Amino acid sequence: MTKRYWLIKSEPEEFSIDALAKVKVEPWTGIRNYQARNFMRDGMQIGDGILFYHSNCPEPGVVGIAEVASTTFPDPTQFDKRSDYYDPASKREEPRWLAIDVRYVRKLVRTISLAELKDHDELSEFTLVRRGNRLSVMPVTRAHWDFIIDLEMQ
DNA sequence: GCCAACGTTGGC
DNA sequence: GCCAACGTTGGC
Repeated sequence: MTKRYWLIKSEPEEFSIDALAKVKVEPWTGIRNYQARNFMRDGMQIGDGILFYHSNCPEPGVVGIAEVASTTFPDPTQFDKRSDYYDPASKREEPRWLAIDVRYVRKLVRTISLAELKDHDELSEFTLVRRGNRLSVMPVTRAHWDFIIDLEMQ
């Protein structure tokens, strides 16, 4: 099975790369977008690479590397009335929302900012930098993955 | 805090 | 099924 690559967004005030480094494995819950869910369900395989992206913060950008640590399972927060992610329309027999486990791999030696990513023509087709993109889980091509990782040491 | 871009909801 | 209204995301 060929390894695939992904990018997931997280608001560092909610859950940062440092928080992931501390817990090592985190259930990635609260995804409430069908396209993002389908990427997790139909695309993600254990061991796939993940670019960990900080959004909604002073310097949005890629800050670390993680990996897919489980296949999808029903997101428990959809059934939790006290959760912000509670979905009264979702039934236990037929869960609408799914989660995966994300495992920490390493922090990048520096943040590769969104502004920097936008500067490179090689990444012009990358979903993240396309106008209007709001996906919190998206696929990354091998070529884009390699290019971004190479930027780290420049 | 503003607001563009999108997704979702619900009336019809 | 259409589409206006509304809510959310997330950069700036």
